[in-house]
Amino acid sequence: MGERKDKAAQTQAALKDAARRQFAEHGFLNTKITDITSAAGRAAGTFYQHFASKEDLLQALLADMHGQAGQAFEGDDGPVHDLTDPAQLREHLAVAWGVMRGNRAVMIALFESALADGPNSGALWNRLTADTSMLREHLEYLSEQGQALPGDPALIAAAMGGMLSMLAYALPPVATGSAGGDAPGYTDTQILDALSSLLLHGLAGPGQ
Amino acid sequence: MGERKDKAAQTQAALKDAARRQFAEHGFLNTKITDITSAAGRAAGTFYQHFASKEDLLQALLADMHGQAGQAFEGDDGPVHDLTDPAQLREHLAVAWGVMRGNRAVMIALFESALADGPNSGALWNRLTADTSMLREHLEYLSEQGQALPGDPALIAAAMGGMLSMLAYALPPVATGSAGGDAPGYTDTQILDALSSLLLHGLAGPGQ
DNA sequence: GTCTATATACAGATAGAC
DNA sequence: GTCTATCTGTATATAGAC
Repeated sequence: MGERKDKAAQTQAALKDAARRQFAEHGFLNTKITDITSAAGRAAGTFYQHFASKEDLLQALLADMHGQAGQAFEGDDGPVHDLTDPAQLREHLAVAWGVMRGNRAVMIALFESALADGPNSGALWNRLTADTSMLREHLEYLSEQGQALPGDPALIAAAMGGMLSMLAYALPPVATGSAGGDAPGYTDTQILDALSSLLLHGLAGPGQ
Repeated sequence: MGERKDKAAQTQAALKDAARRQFAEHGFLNTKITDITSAAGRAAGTFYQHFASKEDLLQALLADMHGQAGQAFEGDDGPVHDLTDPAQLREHLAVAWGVMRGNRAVMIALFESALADGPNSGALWNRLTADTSMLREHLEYLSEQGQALPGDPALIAAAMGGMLSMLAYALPPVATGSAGGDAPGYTDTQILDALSSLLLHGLAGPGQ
């Protein structure tokens, strides 16, 4: 790899890192190109040597995340999971939650970008289904096995994904001190326990 | 009421109507002040005689919605609902869903506005809790009655509200033809059936 | 490849005439 | 009260030097 190319790769990585930090702090729409270049210690014009636009950069971050998420799901047996099994449901939720929370900045950025496409573009629905495709496959498998589900697998997957992602967006990442309001400090364990239980047996509980 | 004041009230109403239409079509952030005034058949400068800013106008729309939502909840017995009862859970979800879908433009606008405050402002969490306060009260009542819930009432209420609102945002209002993607055409009945069932008994179903 | 400087475009908000 | 015209600020993207 030549020196020039190496230098360029370094700059590109610096821009992506800086973008993740800025998105995490200010959000996608509020982040200006110059915020990214400044945080990366580069000049404004350099940005366009690496990305065609802010949206283009976001797609690059998404690709990086997919690579990482693929690893998190390694060892997954495919759609043969039984989500009506407490341990398997919780494990699946834990992995999804981990990916979402570990990439909160990118998730939120994708979400803001979808919103910016307009309420009727379908972009938000596409995001939701893309992020829950694995969930949907598991549910379809259950359905084929004769398990009675609460509704259409794609709808249930979207509903579960919506619950998960809305919480991931709304809950600040850590204890942000006293910044901006009274957001609570639930632990990941509390959240996963609650969601697992709710999605497994609902409000009425297991008995009947 | 004088003529001048009457004329002003008329203009103000026209601006709010136009804003709702524009927000429904293009979203809150994408809508420019001049989009609103044009759609209302008024001049740009007139806007600021009635509202200090776009955010100020949004608050006015929120107030209008609260008035309407109050009527929808009329006859509600307060927090003594038993959400583990199928009919009562479904009824509660139906009212909430109806308000959200009937005011989709304002709901989405509030959501976009909260997002614009930044990911760590807590604005999104405040929105979520404000929109689910009634749900939380019902759950707290259940908890006091000795009903075992899946988790902290505020967290469960937020989770349920997140599921509901994300679907309300993501699903286009009607059949938008072939605009922008493959968004599905679930009916309100399908959605309410699925969510009621999921939240009442979860994925495992009622038996055990 | 990266930099500085700038062209282009547009949104929010105001001033003053009618 | 409403209008037209404009000021101000700011973001994206490009041009040309190093």
